[in-house]
Amino acid sequence: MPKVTEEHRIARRAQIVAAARSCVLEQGFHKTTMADVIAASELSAGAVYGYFKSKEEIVAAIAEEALSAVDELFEKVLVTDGPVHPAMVLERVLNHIAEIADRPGGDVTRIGVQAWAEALRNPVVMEIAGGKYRMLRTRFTEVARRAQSDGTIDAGVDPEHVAQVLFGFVPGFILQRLIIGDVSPETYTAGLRAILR
Amino acid sequence: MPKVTEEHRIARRAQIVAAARSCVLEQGFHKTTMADVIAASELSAGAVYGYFKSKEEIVAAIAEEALSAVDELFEKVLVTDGPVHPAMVLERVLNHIAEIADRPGGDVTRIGVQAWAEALRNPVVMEIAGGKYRMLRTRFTEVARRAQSDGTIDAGVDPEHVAQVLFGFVPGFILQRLIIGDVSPETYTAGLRAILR
Amino acid sequence: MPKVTEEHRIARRAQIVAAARSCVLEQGFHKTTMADVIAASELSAGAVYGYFKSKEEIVAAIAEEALSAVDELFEKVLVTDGPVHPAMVLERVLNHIAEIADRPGGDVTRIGVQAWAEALRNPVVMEIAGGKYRMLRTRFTEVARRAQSDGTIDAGVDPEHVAQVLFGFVPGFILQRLIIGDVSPETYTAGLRAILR
Amino acid sequence: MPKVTEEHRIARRAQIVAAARSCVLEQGFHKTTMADVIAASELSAGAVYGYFKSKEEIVAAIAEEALSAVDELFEKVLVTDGPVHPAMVLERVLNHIAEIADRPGGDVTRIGVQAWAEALRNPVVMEIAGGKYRMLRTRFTEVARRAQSDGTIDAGVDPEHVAQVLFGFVPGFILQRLIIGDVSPETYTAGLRAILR
DNA sequence: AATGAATGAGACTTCATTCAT
DNA sequence: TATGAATGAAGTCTCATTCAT
Repeated sequence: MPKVTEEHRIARRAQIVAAARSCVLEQGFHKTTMADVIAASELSAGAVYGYFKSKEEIVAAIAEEALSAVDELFEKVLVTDGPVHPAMVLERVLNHIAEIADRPGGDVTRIGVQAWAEALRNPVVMEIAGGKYRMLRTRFTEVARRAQSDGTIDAGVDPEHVAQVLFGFVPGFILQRLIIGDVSPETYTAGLRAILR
Repeated sequence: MPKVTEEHRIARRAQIVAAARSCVLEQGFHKTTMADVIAASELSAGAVYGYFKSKEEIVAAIAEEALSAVDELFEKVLVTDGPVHPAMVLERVLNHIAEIADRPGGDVTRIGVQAWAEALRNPVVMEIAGGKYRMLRTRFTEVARRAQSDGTIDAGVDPEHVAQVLFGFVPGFILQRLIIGDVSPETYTAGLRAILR
Repeated sequence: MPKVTEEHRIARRAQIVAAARSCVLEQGFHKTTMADVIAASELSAGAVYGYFKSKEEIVAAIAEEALSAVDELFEKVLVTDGPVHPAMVLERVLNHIAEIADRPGGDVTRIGVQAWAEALRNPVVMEIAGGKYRMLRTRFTEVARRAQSDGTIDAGVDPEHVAQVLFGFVPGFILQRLIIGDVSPETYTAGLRAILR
Repeated sequence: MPKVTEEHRIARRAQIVAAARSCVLEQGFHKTTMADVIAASELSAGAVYGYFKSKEEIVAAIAEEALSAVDELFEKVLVTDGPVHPAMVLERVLNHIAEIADRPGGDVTRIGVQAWAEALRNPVVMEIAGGKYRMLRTRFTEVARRAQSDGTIDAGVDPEHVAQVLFGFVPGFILQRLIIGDVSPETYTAGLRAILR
């Protein structure tokens, strides 16, 4: 079946990444074997290696995909112009995270946590994670600036530092949700309202 | 001489865990081989297996050790009686994290992040992480209650929910420090002061 | 149009063999993959398999081509009638070998050495090599007979045995040229003149 | 079974090389698989890899062993002081080659031919082959000098060039013996006597 | 108790060949 | 006839663990 369209190639890659993702969700990056991925993808070993040069490349693709979930925060959540109260932004962010975590295909935040660990020993993944997170934090810097300009928060603080804290709520929420299990956007938002200005 | 022998056992275990920790810091849990650990520990394979039944047991020991770093937060940081402002508590917490991360023997927060990922697929590590973090969060609940009782924060919110948010600053700080690399207790504290009540 | 088609087939086979030869020159028969040959030939896998049933067939074709280089020795070098001094024959032979080794398309003697090794485990190649070399040696037997009949060499020795030695100069020259690298028709001929009757 | 003597290690390496050699004799370097070697050695995969880092290292060891067969020519055949007629030296050399080829353990000359081919694409083997053959040829240079000094051969020729020709008899003999199959030290020596001065 | 050579299942990857289009 | 994606057996090598000494 030669002369395959570009869409076909993209679909096959997606099929392999989806298979690998489901393995990684259960077993993590390192306990997932290529045999697992090959079986889950319902392709042959050779076919999989026709689309990815190595397991490492598949790992990077999964990590990138999972870390790219934050891109939606850009596009859908942090775009509003005009004055925005940080508490409202965070509420939307947490709701969005909870929503994508429940999407079919598996909880992408679990892959995200794997990617954090992988980044510490895999420069390719570190690059991806660093890039994505720096971009997301830039958006929070913007939020901080607006909140400073409309007087919601102290204008004398470097908005970068404010963004660090705002961004920091995201892993805090994700991790507790996965490891302690009792947080929800509602409980977290309640706590935030008690604490934030 | 059972006492001496028991001390000997403990010393040997510590020696093996220290060796394994240094491997895991560089390579992560899964890329670290028993041969690496054996070489770093300067013991024989047989000796190592005399103290640990399996690699999994060593992994659990390292994870426990790293996650137990939060115990110090209990003992040294969150013990003050009387009214305590959450911002001050968090400042002390972040300073403490930065301090233990710089101790000789390697950045324990890196092991912590590995342990988060490992917990997602290893019930033993999940148990350890869940236990440690639930205990730490209980302390934050106490802080929240005190802050509510002295009027610093809204008394109408469940202190558990406040504790979720307070606890959440910890992974937020750790992760940014390792992946983005530009946070410090000072910058984070500045951001906190701008945002917290 | 069967004539054209047949020419086409021959041209395509030559194209494939040329591509394969260039791969084998660099990597040897076994490290050369069909993918290498297919890429070098600028044809598709299916096309290559339309002209050769298997890699083994291509290997045999390359070996035959390389071993057939000795055919030229027949046609051009060992044809002279009348008395011929063995030293002169050998000089012409060595010059011819050095000349064909420098032809564009790659040193055919390198393929020859590969073919020697391949012959030891591949009956098809052994058959080709044995056939070619037996035929060449027959020509040397003829040279020996003539040299005996004109008194240049001892007539009491089996000319077959003389031919063994004369033929033996060829691999001796080829191998030293490739592995030690300092022989040339001139140096070798000088040595021959010192030694031969 | 720890704390093994150095002799034990040497014996194990020899056991593996012997196993590999017998595989290579039948199948050549490249068709021989590590599974073949492991089975023939009656060791486990891990044990074999404890003694050799890779298949390539085993190939090099076998090639070195086979090419080292020429060392015996040094020690036993080419050592005689005083005047030596080249024809007599060659006779001894050919007899020696025929003798070692018939030793139990397999015809070492077959491995030698494999090594020639391997040398053309494997720098490690090329190094070994080049080194051994240069050393052997040096000995033939010595023979040539002596033959020149006692007037057996023309003193006006560079003894290096004479040595090229003398050395060249060796691969000529080996190759015909393996590929045509009808040469023996006796027939070859007869041919030599007819031809040499 | 300690040693470290040995085990062997299983990991990742390659590659000659086929066949639907 | 040509294409080239797909196949899957088979290759090399690793590594957690054991056990004779």
